[in-house]
Amino acid sequence: MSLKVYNSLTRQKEVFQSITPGHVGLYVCGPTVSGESHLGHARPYITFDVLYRYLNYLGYQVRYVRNITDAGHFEEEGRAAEDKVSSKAILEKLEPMELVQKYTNRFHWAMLQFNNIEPSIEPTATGHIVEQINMIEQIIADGYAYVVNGSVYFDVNKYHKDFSAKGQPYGILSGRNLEEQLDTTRDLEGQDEKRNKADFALWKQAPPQHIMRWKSPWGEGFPGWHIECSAMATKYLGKQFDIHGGGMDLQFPHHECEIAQSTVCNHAMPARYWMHNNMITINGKKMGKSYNNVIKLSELFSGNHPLLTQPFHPMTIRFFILQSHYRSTLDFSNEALQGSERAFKRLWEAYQQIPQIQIVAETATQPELDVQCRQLAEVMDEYMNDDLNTAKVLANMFELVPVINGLRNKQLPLDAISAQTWSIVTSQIKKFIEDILGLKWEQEGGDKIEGVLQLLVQIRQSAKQKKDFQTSDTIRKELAALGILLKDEKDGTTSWSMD
RNA sequence: GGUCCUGUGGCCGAGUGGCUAGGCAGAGCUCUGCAAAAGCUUCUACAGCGGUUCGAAUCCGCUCGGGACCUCCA
Repeated sequence: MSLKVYNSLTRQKEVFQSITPGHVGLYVCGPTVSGESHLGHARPYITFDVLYRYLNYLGYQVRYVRNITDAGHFEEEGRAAEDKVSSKAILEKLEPMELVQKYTNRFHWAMLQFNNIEPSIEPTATGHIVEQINMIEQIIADGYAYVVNGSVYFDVNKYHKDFSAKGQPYGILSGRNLEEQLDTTRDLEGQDEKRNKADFALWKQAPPQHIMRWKSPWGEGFPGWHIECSAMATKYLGKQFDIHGGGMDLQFPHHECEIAQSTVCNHAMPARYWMHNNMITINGKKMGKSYNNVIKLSELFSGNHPLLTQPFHPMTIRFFILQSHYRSTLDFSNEALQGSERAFKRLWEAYQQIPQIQIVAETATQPELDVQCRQLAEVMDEYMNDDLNTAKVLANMFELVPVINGLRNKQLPLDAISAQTWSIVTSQIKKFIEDILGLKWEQEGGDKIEGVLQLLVQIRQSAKQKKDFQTSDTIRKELAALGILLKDEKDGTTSWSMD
């Protein structure tokens, strides 16, 4: 069975076939680094990280490009707009690159916390002004853009007319009808410069107070909203590449505009597969800046938010996200996250037990269980192939958890399943947990703490032997207060886990 | 108003025309010096009303509810 992905362009699941055998070009819309990332931002980057990991696992060599949008209408919270034009000293003024650097750093830090693999190329919009200008010039030369007062607009009507005939009308991705669009588009600033309401800016003339500006053939200004992705995707992945990903809210207008621009320049639909993740919601409503309901990642990690009763580990959030399908909305709540925290802990602790379990039986004494385990493990690949159904993969893992724990705690005989099955089960679990789903759990402390704990466990052990339960219970209780749980195992040993 | 998605048990969530999803929470039991953990068992479902079908939570229609996009947005 081969990988199938849901293609937003065709609105159906399709078998994935790369343009160049063995290679995949993947472009994912990255963050706008004018502010701190929130929980909603975590979803696409985790989703496409899993896609990237899975494609790698399938043997593809993937070039994963994820941009940083660092050009635009930036302001820092709390800083007045007058900053930009005032005669303040340079160090007192808002320096756009400083702002952008700050949030880029934070974004990278968050990605690291989530155990997301870095993209192959992470191009910035400001680093590709030249490419964007070139692209705009080409669009103008081809007659699909016009210049007004130092700004350049894309002529959507002309594009729509010409390319509908070629099977690529404007609206092909989002299923929109341009004719209907015209009346429903809201009034925006600078609307009167456009020939048509549906037209969009490729280049905007910078008003005097605009702090980010570059010289261009049309005067000083800054690139439009959509051109950076077209320019950078073309530069690093070619005129047509395999997969373009991003949040569903980018489908229109962002990706639609990208398609139009790139198609004019490159004479090809830029990406063959368009994949969109759904939104994270709070109380059923999309989490978003304009809804005023965001929970920043830093707040999630620290627990410092009115809706949170505790901090949440990045891996809890990753697990939470992977427990649902990426194309469904995912409703956030403190309670749901607590559930994920406990679930992930149980999964991880079972996973940690695997090396302690030695199975040598050639034949299983419980053949039904044996077959069941094998199937649960083997079918995980099929679930991933079915449009990345991480929820089902995890469900199967949880069906295997009682088997692992049962073997470890002697509630199941060690020969219940065969060594061969055990090997399949354990290698599948390891492969999926670590390599594909990218889950991990690092215990803090290091060697020294480990040594101290071992000593305490030994002292407690001998106290227990002398039936000095007061001492043994005190040790356990005090450690528990520090967030370290001691567990007396069936075989007489004591294990511990930290929160 | 236009386009589209969605409504699953206390909560979060998969899912397919016929077979227990799974997790968290709850209940009982086993193990245990106690505890924790673990194991076993167990309770709450498919918004409503029609229709298609031998059979539908799963397909169709209607009603009601929720949401997304149409504007920066992951």
